[in-house]
Amino acid sequence: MSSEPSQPPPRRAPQRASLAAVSRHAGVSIATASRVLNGSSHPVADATRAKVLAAAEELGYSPSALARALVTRRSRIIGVIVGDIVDPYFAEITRGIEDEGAKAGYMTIVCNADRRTELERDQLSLLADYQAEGVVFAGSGYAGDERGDELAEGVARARERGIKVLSLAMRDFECPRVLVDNRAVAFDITDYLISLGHRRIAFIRGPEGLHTSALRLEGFREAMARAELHADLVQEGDFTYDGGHAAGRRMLTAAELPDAVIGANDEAAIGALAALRQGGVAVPEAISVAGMTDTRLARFSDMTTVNVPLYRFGALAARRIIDGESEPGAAETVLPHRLVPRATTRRRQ
Amino acid sequence: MSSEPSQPPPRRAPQRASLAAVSRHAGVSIATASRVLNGSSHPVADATRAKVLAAAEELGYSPSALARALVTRRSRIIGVIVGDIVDPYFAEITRGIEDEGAKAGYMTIVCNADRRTELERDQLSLLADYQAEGVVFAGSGYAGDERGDELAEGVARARERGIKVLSLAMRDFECPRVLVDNRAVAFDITDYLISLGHRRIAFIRGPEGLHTSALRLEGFREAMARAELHADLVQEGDFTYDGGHAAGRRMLTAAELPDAVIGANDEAAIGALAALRQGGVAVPEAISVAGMTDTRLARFSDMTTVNVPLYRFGALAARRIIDGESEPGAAETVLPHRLVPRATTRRRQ
DNA sequence: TTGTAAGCGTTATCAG
DNA sequence: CTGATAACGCTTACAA
Repeated sequence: MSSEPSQPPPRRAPQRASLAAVSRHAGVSIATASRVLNGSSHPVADATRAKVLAAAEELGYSPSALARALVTRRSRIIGVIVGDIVDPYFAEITRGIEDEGAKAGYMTIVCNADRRTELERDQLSLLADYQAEGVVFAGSGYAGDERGDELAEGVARARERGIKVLSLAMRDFECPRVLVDNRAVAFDITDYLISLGHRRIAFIRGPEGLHTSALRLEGFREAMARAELHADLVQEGDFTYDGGHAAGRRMLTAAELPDAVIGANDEAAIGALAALRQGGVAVPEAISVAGMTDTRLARFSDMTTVNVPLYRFGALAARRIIDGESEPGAAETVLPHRLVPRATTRRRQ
Repeated sequence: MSSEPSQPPPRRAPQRASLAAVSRHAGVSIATASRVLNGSSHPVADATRAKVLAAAEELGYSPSALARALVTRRSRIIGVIVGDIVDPYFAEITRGIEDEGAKAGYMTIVCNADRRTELERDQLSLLADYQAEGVVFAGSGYAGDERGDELAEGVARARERGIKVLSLAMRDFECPRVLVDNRAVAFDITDYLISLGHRRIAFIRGPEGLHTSALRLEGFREAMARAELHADLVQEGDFTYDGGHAAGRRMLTAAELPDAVIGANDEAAIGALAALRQGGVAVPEAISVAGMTDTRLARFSDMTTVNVPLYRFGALAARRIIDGESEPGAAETVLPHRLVPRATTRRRQ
């Protein structure tokens, strides 16, 4: 033993056991090992099968998803591009995608685009590099977006490469969609408040340019118009708590409080709700407040809102990708929304 | 043109341009093309370089991350295993990981484990199959977990394969950690309430068995003991709004209300807060309420809490993985927490 | 400075 | 039923 080198060999990390290792260990060809280890329908003798299984077990073999994806051209990866994963709106959607994906052995890559179109484009091409089988755009697009063309181009290329692209809101590029009728969402909550006897209804809008903002504002206006009410109490907003809070404070300083306030999303509505209450205004006694989307925030605040099935958005999108549906089919799926009356609204005395 | 076949050829999708295609197009070898297209330091003539670049541009070439990962053994993938991405606790952490990762060109794969150890194990091996460079366990582990050994084994194997494993809370397997001193977190908020003159302080605990729950409960007890107060008002809880709400309701039916209530996390505290207010108890006038973690929920409720730097947890963990630090170094990083007094607590009259 | 060729770990085709 | 072997798209010694 004195002939052994004094330096232990710089042994590399044990690496993962490869298919080659398993086949060697089992005394069969690599092809045979592959056949038993990936539920191939190709016939294999029971005895051989057993040997391979035993070898795989012993070596702790687990196939390389990377290598497999490379050759099969199926990565089992779904990409989702969100504005901000911390926003419960996107988190709910993501959860839907992940759950549905996981059932089918898919991994979900989440990309934050910070609500910026150019980042969405970057994320999309990154996902394409990883050969994602599908990419879900969770957020809405902007009207007259300068970067819109670039994105549309990227989407077109991705699709050419066989990547399924879906969106969960209005988008300026061609692709199947899963969404709600946002105009109807806003119409319904507005109509509900009107039915409660409110006349002067304020609306805190979403970010400038966002399609969803525009649609919801339209829905509000339509409902008001139909009741022959003025839809002139429209406040700036940006879907954030702070934006809603600021809007609420502006209302406090106005000559006259509105009868009711609608936020273009829950977060803005909750911000306004907080501002009003902090300003000494009783909700719902003096003024009603309602939001849209029905995130957990709304529930926690016991706030009236409209339920939008975000989780189902995600789950459905994932399913479409996994099933590999033909692109043109079912271009647009409109899911039902639902009014959720809670404690921040009441009939006007 | 009548000689054209009536059936258009079933042309396959255009596929992505490969390096081979680029090299062919540029009239150079694959190796040369590779060298210019991945910032290799290997010298290449400027003229050649230009040709390759032009070809790549023209063909819209983008390297296959899969193929590259396979050969370099660097996937540029970070995995994060969370209990539930909808929980803002995990969402914040995930955002930190993603932002830091994206800066370095990394993708983040998010896995929901539904807070169950066996799922964590499954997710871990899936991530290993994708050759994730690192895996972050965002949540805490359970004391006396039956599946604990299995997980520990999986972690050990993953590490053998060169995967960096980190955790952001107490865990029963060996790995570097980034966390706060949860005992101190609970101690500090309790101490603060005591300093405000509260004596009968209730504590809504976290889920049974979770290390974080235990540590926070200990911190509460220590602070109470040090002030020679009874720490006997401990309510069941599970880190959820509903759990906190139920605890709040139980307090309402008790003979005497406590002076203050501490939730083992923000969500539970907010649930209790809601229950108390719904029960007609004025907060903070009649009773103080505080939480821990400082998620956005706490801010929206203007609730006193303790800030835990979740985003930094994620960012730091990601950085460690990207930098590929040697495993044993910096076994545990304890980040500072910070008391955040807000509107749900006040000095006892 | 450029090219050849050997992998990385699979799957899949085609003979035996 | 089993086994070579050619891809998949890329990096990287090693040669020239």
